[in-house]
Order: sequence, then C-alpha cells, then structure tokens
Amino acid sequence: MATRKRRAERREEPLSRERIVEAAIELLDAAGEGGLTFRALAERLSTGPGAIYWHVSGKEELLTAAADAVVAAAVGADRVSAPDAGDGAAATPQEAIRALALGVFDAIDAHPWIGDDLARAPARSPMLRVFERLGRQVQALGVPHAAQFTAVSALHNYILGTGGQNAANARAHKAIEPYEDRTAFLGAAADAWADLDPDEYPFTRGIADQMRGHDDRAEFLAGIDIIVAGITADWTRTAPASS
Amino acid sequence: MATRKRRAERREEPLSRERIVEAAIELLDAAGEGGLTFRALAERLSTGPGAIYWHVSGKEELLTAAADAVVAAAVGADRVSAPDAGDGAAATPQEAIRALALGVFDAIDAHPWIGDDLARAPARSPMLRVFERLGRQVQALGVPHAAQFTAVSALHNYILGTGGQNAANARAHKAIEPYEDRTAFLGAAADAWADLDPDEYPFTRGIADQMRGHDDRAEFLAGIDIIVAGITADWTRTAPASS
DNA sequence: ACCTGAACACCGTTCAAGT
DNA sequence: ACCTGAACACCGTTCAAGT
Repeated sequence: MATRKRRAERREEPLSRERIVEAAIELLDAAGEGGLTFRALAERLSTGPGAIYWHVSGKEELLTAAADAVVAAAVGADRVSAPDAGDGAAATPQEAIRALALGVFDAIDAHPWIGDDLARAPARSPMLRVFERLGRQVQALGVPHAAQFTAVSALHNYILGTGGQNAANARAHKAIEPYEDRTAFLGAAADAWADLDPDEYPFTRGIADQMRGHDDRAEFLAGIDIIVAGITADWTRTAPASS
Repeated sequence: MATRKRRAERREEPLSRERIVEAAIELLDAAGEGGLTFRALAERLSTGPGAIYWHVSGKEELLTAAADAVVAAAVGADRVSAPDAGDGAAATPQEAIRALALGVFDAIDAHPWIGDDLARAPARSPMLRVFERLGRQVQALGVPHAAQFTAVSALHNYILGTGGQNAANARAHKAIEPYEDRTAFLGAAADAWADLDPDEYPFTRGIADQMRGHDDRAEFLAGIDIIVAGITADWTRTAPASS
C-alpha cells in the first residue's frame, strides 16, 4: 500500500513506449534536438534513465519513433481505403501531391527537429508512408511502371531536401534572434547574399533581392509543380538510361 | 634547443587551421561522423584538445570547414573566368547541370559524412558555391529572372535531399555488412520492401523489384533531367503564385 | 516483468599555466 | 602569440539490485 501510494503520487500511468515517445516529442518541441536527453526524459517521466531502455533500444530508435509519430499525424492514415488525406478529397493527382507535400512541409515547420531526422535509411524511414502515398498519385497520373520509381524518388528527395533546409533555417533563426519573424530572417539572409563577392557569386548576389520578399511555402509548392511538370512532360525520357 | 628538438620530433609543421581541417577530413573518412573527436584530433596532431580551439571556434565550424573543403575540391573553383568545371567544356547548360550535380553526388559517395552536414543554413553553407553554379546554368538556359530563384532552389534541394539519403544509405550499408557491395545492399532494401504489408504499402511493394537492379547514379541523373524538363517546360508557371 | 539509480566510458569546451 | 592538459559539466548506456 505504501509503495502503491508513493508510485501514484509520482506518476499516474505505468511507463510505456507510447508515453515515452510522447514525452520525447514534447522535449524536442520545447528545446530542440539538444533537448532530448535520457536524463531529462527520465525526470519528466518520474523515473530513472535506465527504465527507458526497457521499452526502447536507444536514442536512435526513440528519435525515429518520434519523427514517425509526427509524420504519421501530419500525413494521415496509410490505409488504401482512404485514398486521399482527410482534408477534403483532392480532385486531381497534382493537387493530391501538393497537399501531401504541404503536409510534410508544415509538419517540419511545426517540429523543425524532424527535418534532420528524416534523412535516414529509406527502407524503414518515417518517410516511407510519404513515399507510398506519392507513389499512388504518380500512378494516378498515368506514369508508366518503368518510370514510376524515378518520378517518385525525384519528388521524395526534393521534399526531403527542402525539409532539411527549412530545419536548418529554423535552427539558425532561433539561434540568432528568437522573436524575429520569418520574413525578417529571409531579409537578413538576402542581405548576406547581397554582400557576397561579385567575382565569385554574381548570380547569387543578383537574385538576393528576389529572395527577400518570397513566401517559402509558395516557393516550395512551385518546386513541386516544376517536378510534376517534368514528370508529365515526357514519359520516355524519365526512365534512366540503363533500362 | 631542447624544446625545439622535442617539438620537431612530435610534429613537423606548426598547427594551422588548414592542417586541422585536413586531419579532421581524414578522421571523418576513416571512422565516419562519430570518428571526429577533439581528443582523437589532438592525438593525431600531437597536441592537446585545447590547442585546436585557438584556430577553430568549435566542432560545428570544423565540420562546416571540412565539408566546404571537400565540396570545393569536387566542384572546382568558383571564378567566373572558368565558367565550366575543369573536366571538358560542357556543350549545353543541361550537360553542365548534370556534371555539377554528379560532382556533388560523387563527393558524397566518397565522403558520406558530408551528406548530413550539407543540410545547413544556406546563407553560409558549403553548398552556396553549388547554388551559384547552378544559377549560372539556369540563366544560360534562358529562364526569366523572376523564375530563376525557384528553378535553382528546386535543383538545389533535390541534390541536397538525394545526398542526405545516400549518406544514410552508406551509413546503414556499413553498419550492416561492410564488405557487401552497393547492388547487394539495394537488393536487401528491395527485399524489405517486398515484405511490406500489402494493405498499407501496395505501391512500394509493387516497385520493389524495380529498385533492385537500378543504378542509383543513373537514377539521380534521371531526376535532374525531370527537373530541368519541368523548368524548361513553361517559364510562366514556374514563378510562385505570390508574384 | 518491470523499475531504480549509481557507475562507466566517454563527450565538447574552458582555462590557468606555461613557452 | 600560441600551446598544454587537467578539469568541468555534461552525455548515452549498462547493470546489479530491488519490487
């Protein structure tokens, strides 16, 4: 009874993988990548660091599980029976691809720490569900089977690359000035570009002003549109030369 | 004299930022990201860990400098006076873009640890030189000024995303079986995909066999071609909606 | 079966002290 | 000006011991 009571004072539910991942996400959101510590996690769960290892193999698995949970929530269930994401049926594959890409973009915006984590081995990555859903839409686009892998990979890698870049921006943003807003940050980056050596960076200097006012969400979508246009432009060319 | 001699026995040249970065690259190449340690670096340079801080502000700067050196060597000088990379003048902007992208791809292949590092703040990233050179070729392609930033960003982010993915693959590859070759690794990944739940991952399962035999270099280039095709397909659409 | 928390083997970084 | 290396404040992970 005494032990039961002491335990009840310290934590209502028993430890579980789910509760650990949930707490990890909270820590990550609050303090960034450096904030996830087995000691901090143990304290938040009112236990010792060793207890966590009973439910999770180590830090890497924990990070993957956390990223997976966030991506799954952002992108929706993977069941074939629900072909489109929850928010309104997308009329065309193009629109579905845009909605999907935007889901990942916004998830990274809300949880910048996923950005770096997403670049993991694709075979068991949290991004596998995104890959799958992109694939279905590329199929719906009418891309022949032989060109599907290339097409989906192009979209997938572009989304991953932009995500990593945005995560890096968010990190730099917070490090420099926490209360600055996004456009101000982009303005500062544009200033840095405008100051580059004209001999070495003429192009980058020249488009510095163009970056200044841009909405990076719209920019990201424009990139998606470019790739979709490239995919639909010519089926035969999209197959790699080796086949 | 005695101290001079002792020093000469231990190290020929004095410490310098250059020598430190060089040693860091060796460490990174030999043992991966975990291999770069201030203690290991100090031992290799026959000094104490504190000495390194006189030339370099910390680990992050060291990693960026190392990545920058490798990318610079892979992509060549940035001078406008040498518009194309060293290896034979590229006839068309398309070919120049392919050569540039392949340079980054091969650099990551040779030094997988750059892959993760490349996803840093773009403003002072090692990838800025790649961005610049892509920009010049996009200009040469005849893309109107308003659409250039979007076009270059699409290429840049795709290259970054694929690079991160390849770095993750290389890491997993080495972790599982060091002497396996690349196609065998892809085969194992394909097997894993083929075993996925058909209800949740019908598309990914279906193209598992297609991934099996593919050359990832050719696949990467095919993705570049898709994006270039999308860029040249229609100038007006590639500008983001906000402008 | 599950939890505890001290202990181990590391890290990056700092800093008084040397030359 | 530049180097040294002990010391500080952490890490992730393990493991005997508890319940």
